[in-house]
Amino acid sequence: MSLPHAILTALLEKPSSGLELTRRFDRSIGYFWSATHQQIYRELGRLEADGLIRTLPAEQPARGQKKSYEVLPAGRAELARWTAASQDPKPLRDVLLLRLRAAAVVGTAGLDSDLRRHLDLHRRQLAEYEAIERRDFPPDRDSPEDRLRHLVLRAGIDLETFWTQWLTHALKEFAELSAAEG
Amino acid sequence: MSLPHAILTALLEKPSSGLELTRRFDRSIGYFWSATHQQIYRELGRLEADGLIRTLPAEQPARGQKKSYEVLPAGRAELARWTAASQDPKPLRDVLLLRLRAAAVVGTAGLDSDLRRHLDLHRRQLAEYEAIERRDFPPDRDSPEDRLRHLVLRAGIDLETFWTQWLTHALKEFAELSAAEG
DNA sequence: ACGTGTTTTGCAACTAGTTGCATAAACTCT
DNA sequence: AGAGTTTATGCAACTAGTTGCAAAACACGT
Repeated sequence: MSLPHAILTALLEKPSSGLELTRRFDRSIGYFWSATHQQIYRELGRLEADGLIRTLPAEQPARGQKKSYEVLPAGRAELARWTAASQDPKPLRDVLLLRLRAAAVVGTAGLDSDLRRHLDLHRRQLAEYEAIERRDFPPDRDSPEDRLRHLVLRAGIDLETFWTQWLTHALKEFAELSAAEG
Repeated sequence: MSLPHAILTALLEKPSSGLELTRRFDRSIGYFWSATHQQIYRELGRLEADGLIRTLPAEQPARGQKKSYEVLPAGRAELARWTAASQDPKPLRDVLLLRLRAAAVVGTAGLDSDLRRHLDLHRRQLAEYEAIERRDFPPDRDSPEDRLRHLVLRAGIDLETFWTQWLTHALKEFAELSAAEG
């Protein structure tokens, strides 16, 4: 149950319409909590029904017509409560690792091209994060908010770094294994 | 759609009953693809209906009575197909990072005790993985299967290492932030 | 004013995972 | 033999995320 809180966070940073939120979920917030526009609209409806957000008064609501939302005090309170509440980390769930484990049983045929593709994707993502870091977090800016956001970005950078290194290592192992077979 | 393939892998490693599978999902396989016993039983039923596995002939099936499964050739073929098929990596989805981002807006009050708790959990998991590595992967053993399985375990170790380091860093930031406030 | 494409919103159906509970057999203790 | 516990299997309802599709408004050229 995190999507509503992701939306509340995004709306507190800046009141937005569904489409604007969707765009922002494709960049910043979506880097660690992705959501489709369908999810977002559905959730906006629920949040409004629950009295946590409201449409900005300026516009009349109609289908196909831009409608912006802002967070109500109850929404901010709920987000603060959720943020502070203890939550267990979710166990890792990764298809690629599963495929490797399966490959130990049924063979590695055809796997390494996809490994290479993943390596490429992770390298791109890493480059994107690093560009954001250079752009948004120059050494001088360090308000508390900036430091927290930088910390989150840092996690993204380190995770992508891990994947690129691990995939590089995996590909090397693959090369050695197939060389050994002949 | 990875649970059936996780089960096929586990059953190829060793034919098992639902409960035995559940136990193994709590250890090895479950470290990167967790599943409850309910999920497993449901999926075993589907796999059998699809002709990918069958109950070992020895035992007659009855509720509350042990029933072991083995993989049929069609199941092995399906697993090989799935392993080789290209799949996109899933975008990261992490509640803790989201909470940190929210904290940048609503404040960090109450968060750091949970950060400490997570750090502890990740340290334990790391220690567990390292113990498995010492036990199951001594330097001499390196059949192709062992090397692949070791690679997977290595990913687990490196990920847990990342989290412990990142959380340690995050806690330091928190300390500095609250010191700055007074 | 009219068709065509784009923006913005949204519903409905589907898939996968989670939670709660049930039922039967087997074992254990008296 | 009977009561209570553990083992093993499983159904049903719920929750969250995904996929497919479409309607209403708007924008633009003709």
